Amino acid sequence: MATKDDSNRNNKKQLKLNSMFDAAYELFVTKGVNETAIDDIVKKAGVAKGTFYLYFKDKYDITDQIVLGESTLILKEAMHATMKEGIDNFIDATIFFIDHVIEHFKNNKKQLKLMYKNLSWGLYRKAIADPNNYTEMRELAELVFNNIEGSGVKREELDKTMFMVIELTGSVAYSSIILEEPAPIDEMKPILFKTIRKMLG
Amino acid sequence: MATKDDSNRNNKKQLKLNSMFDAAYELFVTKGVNETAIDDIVKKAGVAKGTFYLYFKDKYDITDQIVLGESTLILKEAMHATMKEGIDNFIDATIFFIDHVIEHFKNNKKQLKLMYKNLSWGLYRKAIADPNNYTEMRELAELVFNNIEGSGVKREELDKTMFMVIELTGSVAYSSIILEEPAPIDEMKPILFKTIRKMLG
Amino acid sequence: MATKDDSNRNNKKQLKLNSMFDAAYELFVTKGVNETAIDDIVKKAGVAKGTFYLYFKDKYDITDQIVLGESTLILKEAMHATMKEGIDNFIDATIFFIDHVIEHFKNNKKQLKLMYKNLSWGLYRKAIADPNNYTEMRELAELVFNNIEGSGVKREELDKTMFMVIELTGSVAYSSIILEEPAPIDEMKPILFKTIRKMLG
Amino acid sequence: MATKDDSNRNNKKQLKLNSMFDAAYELFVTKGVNETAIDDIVKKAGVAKGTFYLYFKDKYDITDQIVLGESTLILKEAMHATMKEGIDNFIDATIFFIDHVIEHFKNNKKQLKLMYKNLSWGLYRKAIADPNNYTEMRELAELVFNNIEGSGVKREELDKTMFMVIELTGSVAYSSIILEEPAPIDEMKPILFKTIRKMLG
DNA sequence: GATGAATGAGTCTTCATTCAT
DNA sequence: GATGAATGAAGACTCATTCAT
Repeated sequence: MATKDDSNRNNKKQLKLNSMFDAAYELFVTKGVNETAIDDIVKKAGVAKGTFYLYFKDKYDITDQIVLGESTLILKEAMHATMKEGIDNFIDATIFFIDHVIEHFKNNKKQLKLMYKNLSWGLYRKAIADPNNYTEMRELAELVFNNIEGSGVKREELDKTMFMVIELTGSVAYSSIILEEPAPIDEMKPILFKTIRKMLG
Repeated sequence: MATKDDSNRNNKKQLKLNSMFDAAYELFVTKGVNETAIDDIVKKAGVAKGTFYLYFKDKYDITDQIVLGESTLILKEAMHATMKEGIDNFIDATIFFIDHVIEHFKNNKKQLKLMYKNLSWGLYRKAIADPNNYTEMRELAELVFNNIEGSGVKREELDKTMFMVIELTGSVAYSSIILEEPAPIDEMKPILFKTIRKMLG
Repeated sequence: MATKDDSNRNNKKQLKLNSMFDAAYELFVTKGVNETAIDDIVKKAGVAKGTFYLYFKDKYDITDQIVLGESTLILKEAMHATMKEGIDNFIDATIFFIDHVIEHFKNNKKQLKLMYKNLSWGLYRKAIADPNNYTEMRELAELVFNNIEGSGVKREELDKTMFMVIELTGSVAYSSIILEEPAPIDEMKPILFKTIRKMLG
Repeated sequence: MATKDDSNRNNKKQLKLNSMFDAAYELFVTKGVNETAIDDIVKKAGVAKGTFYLYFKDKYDITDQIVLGESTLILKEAMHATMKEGIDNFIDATIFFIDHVIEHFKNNKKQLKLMYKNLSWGLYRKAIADPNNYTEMRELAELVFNNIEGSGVKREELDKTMFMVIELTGSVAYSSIILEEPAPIDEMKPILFKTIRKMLG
């Protein structure tokens, strides 16, 4: 049985962990990952340096965890919104989903920067490999996008096409939101969506 | 009038410069930019450390120059090849051009890595701003791609669409050549090209 | 009277202690003392870090205890073997004894390394100071080597000479077994024994 | 041609180097190698930390150089003294030589500690491998000890026996000078020398 | 007795940049 | 212009030890 002592201790533990996550996130987003020293993180979090190494292998460990966690949140949120919308067409649902994510990043430019520079497919592959994790996400994805019929793309090409859709969206979102290049995101969106429709149509 | 001494001096200067460029390129490509110290560069180039700072502001200065120079070379080459092909249809020409670049990087994976991580639109913007520079490139581009009629995209949307084509190509090339994700480049190419045709059609 | 609870507790205590000894010995022998952190020991032993400090002052405390314990075992064993041999000549007995120890270390190179680097006369002095301890060993030594007549060395010089014999044996064994320097132990042995005979003769 | 500038610079370089050697030696001898941080060395030497790494790979690099350098000095000195003595008998010369070294260490206990803990045959092997180095030493050794006839040891066993003599001397010197164990060096010497005579006789 | 989270001083190492020559 | 010795701030990481529970 878990005693009151144990739970107290675990609470404290979680508190420390959270304060490190928060501090790191804040710093990564404002100064960038490379410009953030572990010293900065622990000072901001109010813990000792050793504590950091108690929980993380190095800076890239905490970076990965943060990026993965945040991106999961964003994706889940977008899926929930898409589901709630009750769109029964695959392409429309995809566009709605993408729009939702883009809108999120329009309001979180710094976060976008962090995600874009530090999120890799490899990271996702590793995360998904753990079956305990990500069951909810997989279930969600199935619910939202299972209606494959809506796409004109052949089944065997759909995965690769979806990969391209995602990569394209990422590139365009990053470039237009962060650099306003070649145009601000709101000018890019219609063309992006038109393109995506063509890709999936 | 330039004296013989002057030209000797200039030759020597150019020699030093070149040896630094060569050394840096070699190191960047093998070890990566971040893992290369300026010390490594000057040692390999056979010049003194101070000499580096005579010619470059810092490591990112020389990185930019190298990346820009190499990418210009690659693009020019691809344009020449496309021109020589004498394709009179815009989409076909674009596809041929892209294929040429992809093939180049298939044989130069390490270079692709370097370019992808260090080439930014900002860099190009700065470079193109100098009118002396890049006249040849602009002329080439005009010769190769001036036949806009071939595209079904509206004139006012063409720039943005081309931007997307380039971004998509970059993403897919990098991912499939370097990481073989989601599939090796040769499996991705047909779908990529089909997609580009849709985008421009 | 010792209750059953007491003995249970003592058993548990002894178990923890043993697992720490075993873990430390294993690690010292494979990685070396300096390269072994207390963290390694407790993890391997399956006890908490605090527990270590309940039983040992620091790493050198457990090192000393291990080294002393192991060396005592080895010496006792060699004495028993020598006794069993029933050699009635002091020099022959000594040589037999030394040979036994050398053979042991030939088969336990890593242990030899640990012992040689961490066994000091000071350690022995401290241990022997406790009269409770080492009575068995003293008795054994007397039984085995009491027949002093066999040596040509003057009584008052014998202790010092024996000290030299031991030091020489240690040096030579370590060097020739671990480093094969200046020659492998089997080449060194005849000369070592001839030398020892000269020293004691 | 070396300019005045060059030599000035080299002088300064040598000055820094020497101050590091001196500082390190002083600290190693007083606090021990393990207890000396590189920080201590550079602070004492009055140079920047980077300067240390300009000249040495790590602490063990400078340790090796110091130990090797000092030991070479001591040996050369002892050889010169032995030569000057004009002893024509191998054993007598050896004893004289060893006595000289022991006397040196009697007056430099801390140095003995440093040497004993950090001098290894491996170190010597590496140093002697460089032919430029150590020619003087080899020549000296030949001059001093070439008269092999004085020894009763068979030629093929002499090397190994000399190795033992050296190891024994080292062990006894260290133990009796530093720990006065089993007796002070002056009590040990006659017996040590008698033993060495037996070994070589 | 036992635990293990937390500590933070200590240590090594790198490297961009300067500047006297 | 060229050199390269010197710098020292900056950063990563370790680990013996403590102590509240």
